[in-house]
Amino acid sequence: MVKNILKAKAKRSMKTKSKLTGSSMRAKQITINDIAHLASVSKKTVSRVINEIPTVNVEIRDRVNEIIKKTGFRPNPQARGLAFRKSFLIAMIYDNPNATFIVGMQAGILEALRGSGFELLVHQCERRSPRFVPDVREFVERLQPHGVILLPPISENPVLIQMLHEVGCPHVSVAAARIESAMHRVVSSDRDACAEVALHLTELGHKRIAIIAGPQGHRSATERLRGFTDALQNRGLLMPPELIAQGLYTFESGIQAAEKLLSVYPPPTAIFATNDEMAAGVYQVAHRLGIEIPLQLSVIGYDDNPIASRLWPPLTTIRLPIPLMARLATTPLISSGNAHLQQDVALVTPNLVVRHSTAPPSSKRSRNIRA
Amino acid sequence: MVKNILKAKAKRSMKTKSKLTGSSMRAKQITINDIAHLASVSKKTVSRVINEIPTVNVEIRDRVNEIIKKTGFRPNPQARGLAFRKSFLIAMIYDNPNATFIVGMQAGILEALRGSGFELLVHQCERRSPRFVPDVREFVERLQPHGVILLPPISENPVLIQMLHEVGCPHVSVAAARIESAMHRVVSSDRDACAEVALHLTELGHKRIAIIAGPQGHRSATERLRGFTDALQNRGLLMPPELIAQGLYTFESGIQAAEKLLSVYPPPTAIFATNDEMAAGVYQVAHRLGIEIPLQLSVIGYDDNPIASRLWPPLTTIRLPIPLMARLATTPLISSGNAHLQQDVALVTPNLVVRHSTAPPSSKRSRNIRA
DNA sequence: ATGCCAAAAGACACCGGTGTCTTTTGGCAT
DNA sequence: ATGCCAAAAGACACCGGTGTCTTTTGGCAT
Repeated sequence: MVKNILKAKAKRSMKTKSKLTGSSMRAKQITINDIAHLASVSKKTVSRVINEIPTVNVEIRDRVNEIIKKTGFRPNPQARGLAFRKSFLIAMIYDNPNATFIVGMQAGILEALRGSGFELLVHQCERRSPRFVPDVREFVERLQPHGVILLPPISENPVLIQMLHEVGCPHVSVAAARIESAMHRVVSSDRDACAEVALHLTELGHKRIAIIAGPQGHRSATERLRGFTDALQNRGLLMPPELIAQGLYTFESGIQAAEKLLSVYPPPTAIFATNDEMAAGVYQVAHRLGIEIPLQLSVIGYDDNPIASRLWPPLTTIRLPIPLMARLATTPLISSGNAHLQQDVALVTPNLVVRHSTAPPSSKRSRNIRA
Repeated sequence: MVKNILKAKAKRSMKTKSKLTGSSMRAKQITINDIAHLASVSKKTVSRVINEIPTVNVEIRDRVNEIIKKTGFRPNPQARGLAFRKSFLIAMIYDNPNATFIVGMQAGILEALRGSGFELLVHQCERRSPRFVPDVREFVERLQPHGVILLPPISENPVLIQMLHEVGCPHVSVAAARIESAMHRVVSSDRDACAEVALHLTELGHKRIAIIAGPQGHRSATERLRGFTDALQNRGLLMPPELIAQGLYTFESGIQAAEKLLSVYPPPTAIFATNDEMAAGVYQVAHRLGIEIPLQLSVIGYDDNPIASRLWPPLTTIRLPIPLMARLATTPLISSGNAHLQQDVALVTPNLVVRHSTAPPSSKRSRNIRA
């Protein structure tokens, strides 16, 4: 009798197949009821086996497990989600041009999710669009993910975070600063990292140091600028305003900023570009002007984008511990119980990666630069 | 009476909230039954309104829609999926170090998915792992996505594709060649693009041209090598074996290949690196050896990775129409009806982007290189 | 043999939607 | 007034799981 059920199912499946394009048709799904019939137990007992509830007779457990394995049964995720009132979905929401960062975070989140039963949904948005927050809201309400991870810079947006609170969606902000309103945060101490940059340059003997800051409104931009200038000040170096250029974290803005900075007199002997894209812009301008890095100009970037090590000379930069950040961002969202409801902050330290774009300032450089 | 139901619900919601951490608790979900009560119609009628079934009285339709809007009701995706026997999930599966390509495809797929009701799941895998295919199988069986998009090089794996057929999962292969076994394919004519590269170099007057090929087993590698050598042959140029180097699409392998190629005598006047990472390796070696690009050596890459335009001089390369490829990959999976069951092939043409890394060969270069 | 009780298993309702079949509604010809 | 019929709406089962409460099982003390 049990066998007949399976046969009937197989037949139906065949019929469906032949009606359509054959091999490409999805086979009839095996359900918990089929397993229950085959094992001659109730579906509830199968459910217990699936969820590893201990109050199941070992013999029955083994029998059910064997049938599950033999039939290749997988619980339907929709049904499971519906019954559990839980979506088993984590979403990563971003609006960020830095592909390396996105893919790195994505890989790390997937790694942290492995075996947890959760899956990763991605959602790209446009923070400059007037429909930015409503669009994300629509996404969150429609998908009802179990939690969302916000990448910078949208992770800093108070309106977005407020909306997530309103719709009751757990979230974690990955940012360069403690975003107070966010439920959970992973914060990288960009400020400390930039102090390290200042230290490195002053120890090499640089006195006239320029910085290309990030776009206004980005917390990472203010943190990096602040960390750098404060550290210089602690060492008795004041940053003259003409050596502070405004950038947009883009290659082109790096070029413009570099052109501006290298035309002041006396020119800086070192430039700290607050991301690698802008540092690449500095390289470009230096090449055009015939300025040799690091002999005539030291350059430091931020991110350890692949570009950094491809440039010539390889760029000294700051590396974010992306896999760690990804793990820290994921954990509070999938931790069991109500632990995930407690606010938490995880701090993470970026590291200086010294390559070949920095050297002591050379006395001959002011001559050469005029050429 | 209708109002009482709502009030009761609100009360229950409040109670739940106060028991837990308050604001961070997810609010009680509004369901189709609530809407039905409020509108004094059956849930089936609400269902009809949601799904825009035309056989609904306009007055009722408007009334229901207004209540939906006012309450902010969203159909539960799990319930919807369960009832429709459809997951509304598309998965992008990849194992690829090229972050730009991944994020680009991802953005394009998300764009194509916008408004369709489908969402994007991402899954990274390791094609070298012995558990590669079983792992993907587990993923596909567990999530039961409506379709999957395979990025190269796993898009070429016949065992993987066979498995997807077995479990009945619709899929599209994005690759540099027509993968016969795949259900749908988006193929870029890398061969033609590389012929264009050959044309460009020969027209500049190069006769001694080297190539750094991609890793064995990658279809893109064989296609690019073939397209290039065939085109040279058509112009009467035979590629001597010592000018064909084996690379792995990595920066380091580009360095090694360049070292080898630049040590043969007479050295090549141009190197076609079959991706930008390897081209960056060529730049690195050229810098170390004091070889000037493009005066003494022309270099061409492939991908139009951001690196290409950041290098100095900016690298001439091939650009894949990634947004188009993403759209073409997405459409067959979400098209309605059984249209998506018909195999299809979409062809796409990459373009040569000429920048500043190529120039006519210079007679003085063989002198300089010996230095 | 009987009663008691904890462990194991099952019955049944439910999660929140859709499909299918039936019933209601109301305009029109007779 | 009555019958007919298409359009509109509803009843009910179902998708495939889990939660809760009840029933069954079987070992042990009496």
